[in-house]
Amino acid sequence: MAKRYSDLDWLREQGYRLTPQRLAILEVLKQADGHLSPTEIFNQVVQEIPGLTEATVYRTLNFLAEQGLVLVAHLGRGQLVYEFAEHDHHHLVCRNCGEMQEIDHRQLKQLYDNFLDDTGYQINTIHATFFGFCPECIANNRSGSK
Amino acid sequence: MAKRYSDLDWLREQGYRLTPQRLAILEVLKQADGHLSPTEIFNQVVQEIPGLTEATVYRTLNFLAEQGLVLVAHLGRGQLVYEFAEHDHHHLVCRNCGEMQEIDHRQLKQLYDNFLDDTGYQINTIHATFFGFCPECIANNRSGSK
DNA sequence: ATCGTTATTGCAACTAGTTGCAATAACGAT
DNA sequence: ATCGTTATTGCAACTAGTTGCAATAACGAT
Repeated sequence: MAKRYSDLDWLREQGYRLTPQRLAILEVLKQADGHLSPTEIFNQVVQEIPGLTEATVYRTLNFLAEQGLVLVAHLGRGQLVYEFAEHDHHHLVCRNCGEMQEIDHRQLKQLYDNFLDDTGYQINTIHATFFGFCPECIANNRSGSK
Repeated sequence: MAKRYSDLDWLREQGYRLTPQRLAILEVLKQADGHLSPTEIFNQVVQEIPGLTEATVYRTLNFLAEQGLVLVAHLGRGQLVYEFAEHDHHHLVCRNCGEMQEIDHRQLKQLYDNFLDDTGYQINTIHATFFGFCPECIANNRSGSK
């Protein structure tokens, strides 16, 4: 049976190159347990690759996101954050307290299927952020104190 | 019966102030038929309000988005764009050709209800962008020319 | 109509992110 | 192991977006 290519082999096959910069950035994201901002990533990776520039970090993050190895999220407050694309999931962010909760990809699967039926579009991103109010903030608000 | 407040009256009641800057920015977004970038907005509004600064535009857009009068979208390519919150809708963007399609809010309604059941979160944003491949690009790719 | 409170603005200095271009270095072919 | 092609990097100059602070001006109260 044919050997299953790793993402990295696949990239090389597409003509992209596996530079130390790219590998190191990906590694940092893999180790991290949550989202990292470009600056946080730069600060970590520059320790291993002293010549690294921020331009390269931004370019690499865009590249990795386009290739699907990394997920981008816009968790309010403007800035984008990045995360290793380990398992498909999304975020629910409370507009009030900032509390965040992960939601499983399967909950969106159904929706994607609907899109496919209705429009012919085949969705493959995989990382959405929804804003709303968490149960606690709803409760506090409803009690109407003051 | 009680008079129904407009969004603007409501803002004033919250202690926010209706400055000419805010009104003009909102007006430009209302007139525009699609998404505008902060810079596009600035260029239009500065004509009416010569002293206007870009800082004010960014602050106002954040403010209007938080208040729900304006929708923010992240249509790939990093930059955020803004749009008057006229009707709830979302976007489907083709990763390949950039083609864009609106999808009605009601398609997501069901999903929001599920979130509420499962997590207690009450979703209220209302503007998501999904990335995938449009029917045409899927067809072209599948034909395997080349 | 005037006044006081204080949210909002403009300013200026900053941080975040992008881009064109020449130099570098992956990587397939020899 | 060496070479050539060309994707990627670093550099530097840029554009985009943010923030603290003093001055301004909305707006409710008189």
